[in-house]
Amino acid sequence: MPELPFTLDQLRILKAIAAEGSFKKAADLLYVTQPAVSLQIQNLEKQLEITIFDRGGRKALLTEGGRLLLEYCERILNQCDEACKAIEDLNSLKGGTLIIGASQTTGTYLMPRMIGLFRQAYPDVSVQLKVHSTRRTGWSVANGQIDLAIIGGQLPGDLENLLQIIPYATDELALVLPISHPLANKKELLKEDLYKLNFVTLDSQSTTRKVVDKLLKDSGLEIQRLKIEMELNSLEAIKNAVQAGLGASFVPVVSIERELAGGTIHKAKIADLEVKRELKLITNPSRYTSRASQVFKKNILPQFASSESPLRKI
Amino acid sequence: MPELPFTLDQLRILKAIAAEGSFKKAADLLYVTQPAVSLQIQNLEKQLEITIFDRGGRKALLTEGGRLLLEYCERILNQCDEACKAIEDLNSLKGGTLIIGASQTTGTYLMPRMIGLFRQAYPDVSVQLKVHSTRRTGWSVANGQIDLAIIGGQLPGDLENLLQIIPYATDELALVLPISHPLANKKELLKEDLYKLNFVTLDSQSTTRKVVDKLLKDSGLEIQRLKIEMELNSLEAIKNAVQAGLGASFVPVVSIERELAGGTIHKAKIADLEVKRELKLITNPSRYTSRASQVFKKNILPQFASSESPLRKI
DNA sequence: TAATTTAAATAATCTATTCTTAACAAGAAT
DNA sequence: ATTCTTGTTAAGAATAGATTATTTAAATTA
Repeated sequence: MPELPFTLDQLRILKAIAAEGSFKKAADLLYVTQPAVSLQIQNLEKQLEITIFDRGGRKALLTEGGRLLLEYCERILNQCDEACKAIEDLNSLKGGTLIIGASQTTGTYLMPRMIGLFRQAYPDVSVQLKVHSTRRTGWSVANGQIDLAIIGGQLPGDLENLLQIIPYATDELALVLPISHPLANKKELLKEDLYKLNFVTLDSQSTTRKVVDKLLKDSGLEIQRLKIEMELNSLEAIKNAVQAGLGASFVPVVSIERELAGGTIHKAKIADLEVKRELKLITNPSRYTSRASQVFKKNILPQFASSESPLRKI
Repeated sequence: MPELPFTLDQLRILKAIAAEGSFKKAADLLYVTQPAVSLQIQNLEKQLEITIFDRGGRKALLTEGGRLLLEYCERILNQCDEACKAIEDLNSLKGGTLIIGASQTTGTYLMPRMIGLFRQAYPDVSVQLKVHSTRRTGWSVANGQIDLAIIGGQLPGDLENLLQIIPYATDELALVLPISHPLANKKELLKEDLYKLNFVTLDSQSTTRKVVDKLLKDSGLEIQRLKIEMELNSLEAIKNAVQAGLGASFVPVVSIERELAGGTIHKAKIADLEVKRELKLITNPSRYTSRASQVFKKNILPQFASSESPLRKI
């Protein structure tokens, strides 16, 4: 190894002697014997080819070269201390960044609450929320751009082997109707009733839309017979459309808590149909897991997990 | 020794891996084996309780903590490099300061030329000239505020033992007369003639004045019989007074080179009297001698030293 | 999928630093 | 003078760090 002309220990000794004005006192300060101090300074002087201290006199005094070196020495040691503190802060979550991925729905209705909880506990960790498609989120977790993510859709096959996928919660997709709708009075609907409705849906690229279509088809419905009034690209827009009486829709229950409480929208029950999907937590097991990520997974996520999730069973 | 959490070598390794993206390449770069690199990074990670690199993948990638540490690492190593460069500059006289002491006369007439010569050779060394009394100059050399000095007077006894005193040059104190003065025509004067003159002298605290008085007294003259027209506090003022015909004076020959060349002042020869003093180089042998000081003593001073000075006999 | 290649981790040994103790030298204080 | 303090020197001991050789794991290739 091409040698450095000094070590941090030598700098520490230099600083101590300069501060104390004595080799002996510096040695006591650093809990070493005095010859050790002498030797290190001698090595330093040999390496740098300068005299650092004027011994002899009552006090060990710095020479010009010594003063010059001391200046750098203090700067270097300060930087070292700062580095230590920064790392400690990171370890104790007094710093650092947590990057979370989510789908549109989870990102809009679930994550804000979770992140709020986390930031309350660790206000010094900055959190970034990245809302993308399931596929893109998956890739981001795979290559480390995202620490962890909650997704509702299906991952591409190759990613499924690469990532750790943990069932997290059940997201019920509720059929909502305008409160004025005739069918809103019925206690329970049947699948058949869906053919009588006009639907307002997310556009067909959306994960949620695809999931709903698949679930309906799997339950035996002929989805091409469902009448689609219009396709919108945000859940909020859909909720507004439904409330305005323009049609019905399947939307995640988490997204309509306020509307249900306020009675501005009707959630219908279908006797012979349950439309729900599994939300999954995905992480990358082959990558370093930051402390912030660990804590989020251990302390925050379980509070919102369904009782069947492994996250609750620890 | 209360341990530091890392060493400069570890930081250098960290930087190399980060730059190369590989433990192996970093090892090659630093001319060590790969296990040495692995071990050092493992120690570093253990000490700091963080993971620094994501191994496993094609490349060794920094974690968040690693990136944080790397930032400090680069700053620290840069400071180290700068320190080395500054020390090297000092050693090669591309920096640093030389502090020279001198009496009024030497400081005015001799030092400017010497310092000029020195600065020509080493333009990056800054030179300070401190003109003080012999006594004060002596003390400054003793306590290290001045690297070396040329003095013409007598040092206090205690300093004579403490300092190294090297005969340096002979400073002739010439009797100067106005060119219009009657005695200026005489080829040679005698001591007796001095009683016929009106003198313009330095005031009595001045070293040069004291030296002249002592030398005259030692040669058998009754100095209280010498007529003193006025006392001034600078040689330049005295020279002007002499040139203006106000009287005669003993002044260092070095101070009247220009006037003699221009024929504006007359230098008299006294057959039975030589007024001269020894200029001495003083240094502090118990103190660190800077490179600049060494070089000044070895290369510059001899050019102006008298042939008897030890400085010329090396 | 198996085989080959490459990189990093691990283990055992050895070397080189860098401590410590002890003896010594030089100044300062008493 | 002698006593105390402080720094240097020298020799032995402890430790850290490097090396070689081997193993493990991932990635490329056939």
